[in-house]
Amino acid sequence: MSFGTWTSWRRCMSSDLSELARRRGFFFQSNEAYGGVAGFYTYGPEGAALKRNVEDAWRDRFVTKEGNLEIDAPTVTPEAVFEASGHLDGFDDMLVECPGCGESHRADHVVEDATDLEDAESLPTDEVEALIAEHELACPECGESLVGQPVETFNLMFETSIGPGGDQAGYLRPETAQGMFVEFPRLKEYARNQTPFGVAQIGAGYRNEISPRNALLRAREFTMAELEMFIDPEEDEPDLDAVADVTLPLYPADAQEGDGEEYLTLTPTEAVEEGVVAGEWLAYFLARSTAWFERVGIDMEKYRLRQHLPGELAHYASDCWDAEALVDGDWVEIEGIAARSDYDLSKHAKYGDDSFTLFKEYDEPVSTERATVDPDMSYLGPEFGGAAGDVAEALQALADRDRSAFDGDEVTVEVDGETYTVPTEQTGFAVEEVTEHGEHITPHVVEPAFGVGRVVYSVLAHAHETDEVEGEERDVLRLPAAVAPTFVGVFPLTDQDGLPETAREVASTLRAAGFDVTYDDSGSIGRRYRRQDEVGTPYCVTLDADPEGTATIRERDSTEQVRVDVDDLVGTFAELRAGELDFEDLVDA
RNA sequence: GCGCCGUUGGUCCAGUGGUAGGACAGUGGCUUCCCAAGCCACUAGCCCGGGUUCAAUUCCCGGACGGCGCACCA
Repeated sequence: MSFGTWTSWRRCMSSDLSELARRRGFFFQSNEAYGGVAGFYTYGPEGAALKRNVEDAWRDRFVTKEGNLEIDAPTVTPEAVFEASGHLDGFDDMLVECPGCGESHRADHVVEDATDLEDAESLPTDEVEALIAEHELACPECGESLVGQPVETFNLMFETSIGPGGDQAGYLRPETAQGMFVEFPRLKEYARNQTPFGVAQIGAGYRNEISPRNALLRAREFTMAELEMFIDPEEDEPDLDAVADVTLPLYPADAQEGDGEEYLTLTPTEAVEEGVVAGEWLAYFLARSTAWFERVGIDMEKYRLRQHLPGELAHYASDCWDAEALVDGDWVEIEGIAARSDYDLSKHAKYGDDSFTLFKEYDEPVSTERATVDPDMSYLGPEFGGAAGDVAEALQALADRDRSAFDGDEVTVEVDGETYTVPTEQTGFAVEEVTEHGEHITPHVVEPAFGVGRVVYSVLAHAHETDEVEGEERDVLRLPAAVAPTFVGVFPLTDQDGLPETAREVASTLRAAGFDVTYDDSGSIGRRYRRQDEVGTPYCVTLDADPEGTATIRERDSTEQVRVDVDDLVGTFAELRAGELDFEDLVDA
């Protein structure tokens, strides 16, 4: 598929979506009465409802329908967790500012580009400063020398202190993922030690962004919806058949490094077979995500799956694809699907106290012979003195390596260049049978991680259109019924003939049936339709006096109307909401 | 963090060294009207701090916030 017409999309993207968002209560800058702080947004009534619907749709798809487990972990997290996860180092950027042109550069990148070093990021700042001086490095922009310029670090995590003493450092989590990794020892018990199992979490994450931009697209506090799928990479396979009908617009790394924009449109199975996507689980979630995005209102013409370039991968990822939406002319990451291998669990196993492995029982116990030694230390001690312990270790190593060395009367081992000879009978050599019933494995993790605010914003941007209806311009949000804040607006045509009372009754009947309903009797009927169009309400129903007992349903996108019995409203809307009935068919009937 | 530009009712804008005006939206009324109709009335605003000045929304400096570019961006 070609995406050659970005510029035309740029043109039709509304530049005043944030104006509509403010005016109609989707989202707006927080704390404006106090001047506001960049990067923080409040969802208004419409936005909070839309966001909740997106989250509910996510939960339905990635938790309920997948049979996964949802948890709710704290946002404040002790420092040790991020030492283990790598965020204390990995989220720490080193910047150096050019004294000539004022440009800021990643100091570690400047050093890496000019030297053989590949991991300057892990060095302390004074060493990076020293390297800049040693190699007399200059600004990549203007050529001015960077020698003597201070290298500043800042960590993108919000720091806080825990408790009255303030002596325990904590951080606001930069991702919800660590909560699921840290609690793995309990979660695996809950999952009865069986893979695959997924743990999901929807919640806020915090990043002290240098430069928050573009409304909800880069905020300092934002909601994430993350799923950690714990799998045994040797055995567990996803149900690719279930997503066989999804086609993936793939933009692999090698295509990005080439000239044009070459997209591959493949099914998940094809993507795996052709080696484009490295792994069935990645392909599975690419497909599940793509179908889900379409359901919540992402325009598939402005959607792609982009593979991370090798240098772009996060510290924990072995492969990663971003789901991207074209918004305001730019591609925005709305989800990252990362293969995190066993990185996180292994790190927590190393730094933490609990067990981050699973015991996998073999189908059949496996018996193996193992050579062991049990040296007679009452012989080795007097004979070899202080070297006796090392000799004993060397004997075990030799037994593992070459048990035939114990065939003769004497065994010879070398320790620190000295040769020691031990009578075989003093080594306690034996070959014994060991039965293994299973093994401890560290599950691998495949992580689909969604930025909820980015999804909400992209859905709004893709839904927003300016229409012309009978010569009048009309702002409309073509939100899918699945996420629209309000499902139906109920209006009396006039405020006479008892119509307001009837309409209020209809509204409360619909509410009782579980619909999100807005009642409105103010202004002209057209004005009320436009209000609902602007907040994306898919249906309106108008009560009039004639003929009695009927109402008119009006559909947002076509503005077509159809008359139904008042008594049928609940049933009709239920079918429309469930997708069992198309409005067009209702009109034709 | 740097550079450029900006900040005036809820929203979008005009304007001024003597504290402001429009449009749209909103509310009430008339109209009883199926796609932002009309009429009347009402509500509601100069981002913050400092400086210059008799007087600052206006000029100057700084800050905050926003937009764009650079840089950064699991």
